[in-house]
Amino acid sequence: MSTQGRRERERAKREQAIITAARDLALTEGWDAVTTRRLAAEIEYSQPVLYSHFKGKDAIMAAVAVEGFAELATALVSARASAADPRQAVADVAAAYVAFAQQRPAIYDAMFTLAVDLPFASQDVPTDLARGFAELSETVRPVAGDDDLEAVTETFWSGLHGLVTLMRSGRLRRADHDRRLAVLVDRFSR
Amino acid sequence: MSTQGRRERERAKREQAIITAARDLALTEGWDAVTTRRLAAEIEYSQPVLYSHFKGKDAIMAAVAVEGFAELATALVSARASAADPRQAVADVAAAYVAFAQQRPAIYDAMFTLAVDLPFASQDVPTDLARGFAELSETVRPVAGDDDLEAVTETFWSGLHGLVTLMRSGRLRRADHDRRLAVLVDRFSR
DNA sequence: TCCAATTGCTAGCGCCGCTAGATACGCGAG
DNA sequence: CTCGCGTATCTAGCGGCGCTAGCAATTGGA
Repeated sequence: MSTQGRRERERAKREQAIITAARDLALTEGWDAVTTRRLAAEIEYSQPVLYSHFKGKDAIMAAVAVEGFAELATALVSARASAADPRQAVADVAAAYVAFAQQRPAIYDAMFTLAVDLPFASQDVPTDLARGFAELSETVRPVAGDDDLEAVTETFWSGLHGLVTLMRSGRLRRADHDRRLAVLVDRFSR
Repeated sequence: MSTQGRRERERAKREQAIITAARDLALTEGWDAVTTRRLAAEIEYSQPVLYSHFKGKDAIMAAVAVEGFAELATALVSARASAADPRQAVADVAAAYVAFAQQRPAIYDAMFTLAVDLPFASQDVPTDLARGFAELSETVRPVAGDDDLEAVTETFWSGLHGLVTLMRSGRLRRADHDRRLAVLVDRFSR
């Protein structure tokens, strides 16, 4: 049945269209603007079609988040690869992390703030998330000292996450961002 | 006119009742359960009454957050006051901060994650928020070294905030929390 | 050619935050 | 003491949300 194959391909294409539409809409107008009606209009299908692809709106957001994990991991890999030395790697990877969060705030939110029910213990989410975490881990390893590597990595990550979220919600003045980032990098790489 | 005074007192009382109802409901059932209809039922008034006290639901959440700032500041002050030495103070204040966030997650969210439009530049919010920040600052001062005190404080704060939020959204395993907190404290107090 | 299953649609449910317009109440003047 | 007015509060409803039941059209196999 070649027709069935075509059907499945078209279906997959439509599913990607939903994710892309959600992503674009979130990036340009924020997640509040991403409603099922609006998404349906965007892909030129009726609202219930969305529910034949995803369990609900949360699942759509989760799909956007999954794409985000892949992007972030790639950005971190490339940042570490081009760093001159271990200490510089920490600084570069931190900068890449923050840059990602600032350039795609809506996607960062979907990844780490909203969509709590992400399948963290199944399928492909762990793949890219773990890739990103592993990259962070390898970056931190040379400067971790005697401390447990995983704990240091997670704590460093938390520092980055805190800087990003507090700044974006207006709790930290944007102007001093570089100085704070420098402090964090310094405290974790000496 | 004594009657007018009584009226105003009753009005203030009702306003406090709204805030308390919102706070309690958020703590026990989460912010999703805090709807204007539910709040109105709780205080035994009709829905529009809420809007004669607050501009909207966000403003009610902001009021809850303001109370939270006061509580948090008090907790931090008491933690630092009872610490034996500067290094211990850092650990104790950090523990108090995290404990507050874990014991009142909904309020912590209102303070630092939701309700972005808090009047950070007016009235009494800065008072208690600044009190908390100042306490954090004084705690960090003895161990800040040559770095800019404000930057170090903000970065340390970000670390705490990141630990709290990532753990609460399931991104960090709860089991290793103490170890991560120890790493953070250590990196900021040596 | 006809049937059955799949696919997508229209319509609507119960909820949300918020508001317009009507009503009941209480104070001050005559 | 009564009356009129301003205020306080209510009922009812608007538009929009996520989601779903149930119908219509299309399609592939017997």
